[in-house]
Amino acid sequence: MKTAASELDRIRHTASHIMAQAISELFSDVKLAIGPTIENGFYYDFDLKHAFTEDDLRRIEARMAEIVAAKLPVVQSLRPKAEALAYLKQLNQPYKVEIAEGINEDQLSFFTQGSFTDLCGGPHVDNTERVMAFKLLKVSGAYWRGSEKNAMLQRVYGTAWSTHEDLQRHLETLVEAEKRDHRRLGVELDLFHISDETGPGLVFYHPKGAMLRHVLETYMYDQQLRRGYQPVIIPHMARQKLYETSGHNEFYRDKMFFTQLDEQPYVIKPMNCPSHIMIYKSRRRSYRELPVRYFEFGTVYRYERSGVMHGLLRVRGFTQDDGHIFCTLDQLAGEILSNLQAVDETMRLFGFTYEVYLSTRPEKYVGQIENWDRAEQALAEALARSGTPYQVDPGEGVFYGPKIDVKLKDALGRVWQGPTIQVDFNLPQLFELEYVGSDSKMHTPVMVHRAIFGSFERFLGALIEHYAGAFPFWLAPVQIAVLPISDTVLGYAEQVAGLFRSQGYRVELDASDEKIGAKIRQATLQKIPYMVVLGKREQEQQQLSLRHLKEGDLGSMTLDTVLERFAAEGKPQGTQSLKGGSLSQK
RNA sequence: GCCAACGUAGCUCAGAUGGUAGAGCAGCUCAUUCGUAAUGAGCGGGUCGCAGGUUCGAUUCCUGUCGUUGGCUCCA
Repeated sequence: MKTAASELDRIRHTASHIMAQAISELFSDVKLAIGPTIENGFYYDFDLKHAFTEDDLRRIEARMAEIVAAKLPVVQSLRPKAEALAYLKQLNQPYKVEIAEGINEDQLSFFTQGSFTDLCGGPHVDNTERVMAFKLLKVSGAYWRGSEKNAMLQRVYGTAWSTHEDLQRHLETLVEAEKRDHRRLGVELDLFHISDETGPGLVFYHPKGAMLRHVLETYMYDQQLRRGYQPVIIPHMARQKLYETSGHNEFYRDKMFFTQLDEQPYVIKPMNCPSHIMIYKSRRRSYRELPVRYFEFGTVYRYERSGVMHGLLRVRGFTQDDGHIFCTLDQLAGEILSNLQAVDETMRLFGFTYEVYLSTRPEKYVGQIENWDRAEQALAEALARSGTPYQVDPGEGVFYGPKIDVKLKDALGRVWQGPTIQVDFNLPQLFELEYVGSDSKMHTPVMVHRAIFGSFERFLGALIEHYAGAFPFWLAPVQIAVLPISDTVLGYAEQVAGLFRSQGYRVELDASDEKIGAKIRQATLQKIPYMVVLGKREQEQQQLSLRHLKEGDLGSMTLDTVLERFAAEGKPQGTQSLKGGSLSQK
């Protein structure tokens, strides 16, 4: 049952035992829960009254260092289950007893180092001396067995490496990640803000953030049109009855915002699908017009518990690049497949690597199991046909259907669900959707819900971290900074800036009376891709001095040369729409 | 929602065993007109998250509350 663990995993696992030993020695009455290896480190969950402080972590580290220095051998032993249970009860370790009871083996495995013994399957390094490079990072709460109904334990996180150099490098990576944090860059680049004054989880896009979003919207709008989608627009609220029919009122109620109009109950839309369905339903449909594909950048509001909001990545109001397909069963696999391609095209454009998950039927669901099985099968088939590697996420589907999720990583490696493709046999039934088949009889269409970015908020947050705020030319909110060396060339600078603007580029002219070095620094900190430096020389020769954010000074050249260069970088790779010009500001 | 920490000027942070606060950057004004990552001088700016309590007096202590951060749980 054990998989081959890497040397590093063994070190980390032993580190967690050393920490448990140190804490057991320093604090009385500690109850041990679990202490596994995780990416880059380990944690261990403890139950004790005293709340760990920063100072405690340093003390624990010091004690751990002593255990390492003692060079204790780490020895495995097996005990018959009954004996093991008695032993753990005698140690007064209720969580360990519970774990042991759940293990279906005759013999239970223990590991001992010095005076410390822990129920554990291993594997470990053979001596505590091997755990030399470690650091305890943080303490947080965690429910026993991950359930809110259980006791809240204290989880201590640590990182451990083979060498001190590796540890050092990892700690530096963490510092670097902090600099890419989209919440920090959001302020530094003046992209957006979220304020408790106006409500947590509600985003205000500043001009540059709105421009970024505009470019993303333009790209996606074009992509959707290219893929045969039709735009639709729906109201932001609807009678509650709509959501009673859809099942949201029952299954999604704790996320919904309610209001009243004319003493009638209304709902602020938490999802766009019921309204898109109303458009489908607005008249009779023929099989000849299927698949019907609607899309909309639909803003939804969902209640998120106070502790879960996170910058742009988890908010209460967000806009999905939402689409709904109404099709026949025969068309289903093709529609899923083409959306997998859309996701791939989009992720490639931005250089995202991504992970794909197939999320299956959850505990709370609507509809018949046969439909669920068919839907899950259709998704798996499309994945197989596209050759996309994926993992199964059991029970993670939405209440109305299973889905394919694509997860993106933020600067710290935390994963966030972005693109999603969901099959739905249930809403068409609940809303009694129909189309006239070639047999002149009524049939029920299948629905696909899908979003390629997921939401603009989350995708933008991930993008900011991905590029560390230095967006590619076609995407950057300000593409060109025009920097006159002195007021004497201000006229020429205005002329050049105006020319770029008329070509559809997003330009900022720095007319301040700072020295050129300061202007360059300013534009650099704002991560503007190109700077155009203009002085007397350039004016006289009717040239531009071009500077690239990363490559530095590129020297003097003619306007045409510069325009050619901009044109080549001015549109996203791999798409024919979206000229630089179509993105222009007013 | 739960556990823990935190909340001082627009930003980053300092500070007083309780006697109503400072720095750098940013901003504004003036001087400077400058060649590839910071020109100089001056000025303005905070009811120290909010509400109670203790106290002669609280931003500092206590309680509550709102929010943030890191996790847990939950999800685009």
